[in-house]
Amino acid sequence: MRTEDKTELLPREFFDRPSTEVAPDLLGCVLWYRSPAGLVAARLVEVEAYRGSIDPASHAFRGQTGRNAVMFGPPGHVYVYFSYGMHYCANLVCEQPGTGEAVLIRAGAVVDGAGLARRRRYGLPDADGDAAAPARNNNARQRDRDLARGPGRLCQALGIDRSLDGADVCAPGGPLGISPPRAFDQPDPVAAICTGPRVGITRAADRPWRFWLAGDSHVSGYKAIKPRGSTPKPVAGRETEDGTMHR
DNA sequence: TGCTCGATTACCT
DNA sequence: GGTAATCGAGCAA
Repeated sequence: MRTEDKTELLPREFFDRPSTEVAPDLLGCVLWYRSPAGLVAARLVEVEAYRGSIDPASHAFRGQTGRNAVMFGPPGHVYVYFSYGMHYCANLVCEQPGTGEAVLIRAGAVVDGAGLARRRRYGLPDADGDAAAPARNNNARQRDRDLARGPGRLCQALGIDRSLDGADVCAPGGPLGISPPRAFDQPDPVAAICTGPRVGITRAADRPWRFWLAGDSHVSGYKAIKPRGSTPKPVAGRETEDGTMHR
């Protein structure tokens, strides 16, 4: 029996809420993608809510375009965009069509298909343990922690790219899905959810719409945005000393 | 049409 | 801790 056949999916109603409500509820859930190469699944440990037309940091803030059209569609679909010329980032669309709300998947812990994920991320042979290459395994523990630590890394580990833009995670039998923690025998995350400012944005950077599992080593580190170019502006309150995690 | 910058990451010092 | 890589979206002219 294939994994998605036996795996319970989150219902579409789950996503038919404001992204700030959906985001913390996604922690501990398992996002999985079965590509032709195989299945990789990751337990979500860090997410960010983007509130569409009322959120200056959201891609949807300026209205619908060709790139972000999926964000304005029905909930339960995936919006995938290309970032910094080299990374893909995945969002789950929330709320009613037209609102542009979404939750960015920032980090996860690979719970299934780790061999394939390692191959995608590091080009390593598909062998758990890989005893024939001790030199490569010196940092194996950190490497496994970093498999899906960060939005670009998570997409790379799962094999998610723009071809999946618009995919429905609520459709039974589809290649992409998201399941409640119990479907993958994952621990209940309810007791330890933290919130703080979102990562790497310049607008609305103060809104505490980032959610993560406290103490989880797979959470990506917080980085305040840095000015680009050769003429950095004088620093004036860009940093956040707000108790977010520093690892 | 051309320019700027970004919901990032890996690598170098 | 600093920065290069890399390219598409969005904006200005």
